[in-house]
Amino acid sequence: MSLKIYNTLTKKIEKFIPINDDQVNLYTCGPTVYDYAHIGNFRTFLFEDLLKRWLIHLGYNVRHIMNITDVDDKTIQKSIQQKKTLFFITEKYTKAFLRDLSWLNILPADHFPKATDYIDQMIKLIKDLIKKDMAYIDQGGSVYFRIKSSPKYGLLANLKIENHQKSKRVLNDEYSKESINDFALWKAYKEEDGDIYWDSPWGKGRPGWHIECSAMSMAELGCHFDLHCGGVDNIFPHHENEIAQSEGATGKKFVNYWMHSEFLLVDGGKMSKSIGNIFKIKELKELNFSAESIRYQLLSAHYRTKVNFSKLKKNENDRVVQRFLSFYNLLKINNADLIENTILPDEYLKFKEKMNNDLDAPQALGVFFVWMKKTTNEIINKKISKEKMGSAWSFLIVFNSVFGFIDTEEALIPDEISSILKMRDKARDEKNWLYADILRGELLTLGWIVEDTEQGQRVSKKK
RNA sequence: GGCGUCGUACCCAAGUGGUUUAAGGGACCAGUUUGCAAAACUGUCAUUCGCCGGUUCGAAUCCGGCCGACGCCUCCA
Repeated sequence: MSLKIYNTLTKKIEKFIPINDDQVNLYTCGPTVYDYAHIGNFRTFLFEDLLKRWLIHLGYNVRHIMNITDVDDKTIQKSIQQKKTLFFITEKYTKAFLRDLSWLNILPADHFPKATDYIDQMIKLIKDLIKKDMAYIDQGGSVYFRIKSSPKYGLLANLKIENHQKSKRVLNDEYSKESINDFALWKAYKEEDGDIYWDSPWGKGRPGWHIECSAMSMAELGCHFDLHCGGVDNIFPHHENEIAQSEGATGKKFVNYWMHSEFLLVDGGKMSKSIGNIFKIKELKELNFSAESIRYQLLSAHYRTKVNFSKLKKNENDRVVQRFLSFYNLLKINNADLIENTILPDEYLKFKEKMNNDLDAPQALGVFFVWMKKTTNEIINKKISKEKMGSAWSFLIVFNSVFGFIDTEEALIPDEISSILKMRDKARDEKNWLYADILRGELLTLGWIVEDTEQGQRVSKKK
């Protein structure tokens, strides 16, 4: 019972076999730091998080690299527009990105290399490609990759370059390239670039976007590694070009498995600035979305299907997250966490089977819901053994280590709140229901929800 | 023009030709519980899978056609 994943390269579900035993080298395309990342970006990052967490659960030792693209057309444009240095812009958005990742409870990569720290490696790669006649320098000092030299080009994206529709933009771009499909490895300095340039054997300029990922991934993970992920829109041209230039330069196979997550739609359509449906984490926080609720909404669909994000789904997701939390609390109240039992219930095997089948989260969640309901029933009817209680706790912990739907951190109760709680407890003892209800209302206006349980009052922060 | 995806209940969403007379979640409604709530639990909720044909003993699943939605085809996760 081992992990099987869909490989974009072969278009098949394949058994996942790492190059070195239990070591998995994973590269995920990170953000271009010219703006705050939006919910669509995070769909991909959450998929990658689920993959990584599942690999870790299976016992693999995962080395995860996520790059930060801190020099490209958009970052330069932004820095000129805002009259700030490139570094100022990229630092600002890199920090914001890392904050958002952490808020969403996405496990951080082992390393977040910045493109500008790997210019030497990029130059080296380009030199190798020129030496092999797979790249050429134009009159302006830009370097292009010669697609003709890469017979396998188009395999990942399943595209034949002869069939490319010639868009206006492409034609405009076609200044001194041998073929319109050739892509830039190095872009010669232009007036507009201001003081943003690096020296190279071909004159000053800056790297193309695709070579950045090749250089960083190979520098950190070696020329040949296990997994490379991104969104479907990265398949072409970005990943196709990475393969061409990396395999061209090294003469070796670049990556064994390519995985891509589908797009996120917002209210049934593509995100676009004109519709104004691009949500940033900050805005979602203002709408009172919790990280768990967003995780559930984006992870409960299979990663290779389009998932629809909607503000209207918030209540539904909050409710599900609440159910998980209630179950967690139910087990805790029954001291399940104190029972030493690491044996997992039979349902775990089914859950594992589903997850091992190309991360079939919807099916796995179905299994979990059925088990959760059954177990809750057994607990409230007191028909559960101590061993089973312990194994329920173990399964729940495994589940949460993979999905992260339960916020296990107890909110700190301020003194003001706990003194109201004490008063309410007294009122309830005296059966002064009117006063108890007034206090409950008061707590709610202060943002705390109080519930009366068999074990007494339980407060939680309103989300 | 080329390549590809999808259409399953009020909504979301699994379904890998026969242990599926279609998982799971949400909403609704009814009930249990509760001082009242909340939460939780129980029950109800698609004879049917966009439409029409075909293959098969058997199709949501395979094939063909049609209708509808969508993605990629040079820098957007």
